[in-house]
Amino acid sequence: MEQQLWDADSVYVKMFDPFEVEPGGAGDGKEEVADSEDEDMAKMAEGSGKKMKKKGVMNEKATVALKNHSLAERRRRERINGHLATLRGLVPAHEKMDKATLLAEVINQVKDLQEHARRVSKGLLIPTDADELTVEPLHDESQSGVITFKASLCCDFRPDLFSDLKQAIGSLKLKTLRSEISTLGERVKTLFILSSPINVNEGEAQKNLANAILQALSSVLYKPSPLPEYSLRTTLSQKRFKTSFEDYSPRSVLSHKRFRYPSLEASSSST
DNA sequence: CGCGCTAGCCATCACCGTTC
DNA sequence: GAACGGTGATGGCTAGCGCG
Repeated sequence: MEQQLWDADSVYVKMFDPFEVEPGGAGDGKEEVADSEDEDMAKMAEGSGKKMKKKGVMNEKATVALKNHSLAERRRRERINGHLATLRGLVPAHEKMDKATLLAEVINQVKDLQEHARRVSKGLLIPTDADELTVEPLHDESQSGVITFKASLCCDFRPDLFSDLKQAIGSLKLKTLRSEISTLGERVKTLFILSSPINVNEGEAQKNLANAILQALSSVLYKPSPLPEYSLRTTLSQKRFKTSFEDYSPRSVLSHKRFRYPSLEASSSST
């Protein structure tokens, strides 16, 4: 195969098929017809070609190299196209979508899925990596005169966790309206909706109750497990925890309390 | 450290199908 | 049939690696 064309600099060059018995012309397409066809062929595959000894051998080696290169490039294209075909199968419709449009479509869909996942996970009770204890008042208009709290606790699982929680909640003399538990690996997150059975004024009483809940649940959170393997994990998780009481009342300034608790050693010695 | 080899990326070209 | 866009093939280049 031999073709004639004009390159970018309007210099007449030849294109040739390297696999033909009689190759000819420049390989890089940027210079005029080479003086020696064999020499140029070898240069194409061997770079500078300074150490050419036997032109015939080099010619053969160059041909083999070119073949290998062509095969490798073909395999590369097949890999790329294979993955693109897989992507095409994941994108609804559009069989005739070109590569660029396909990639753009995939990007859009991945973004949509990420946003969707974010929205969905927002409403779920999913344990996080950090120990967390939150108490916040709920303002239910249908239950006037009753103070309601939402308390959530996130920590490592341990065998006596739920009995401790039951005991702690029970000690508060509050009514449990709802409770949810979710686990993820060895992490546990619990959610309690608690209400005070007695009719008290909001304000100071509300803060006192919230503090009582916070204290009760934190005693559960920082209680060391009698089992060594769970105790070790509890010790490690001490490094990352967050406790807070949040008052979302529109009437009051946000009261956000976040404090560190005594070390495990201190709490162990006190119990 | 220089050299040779290999794999992979990239630019360019040719070919093919579609559109007007 | 010319223009255009998409795609495969090809050659150049280079980073990385092993070897003497």
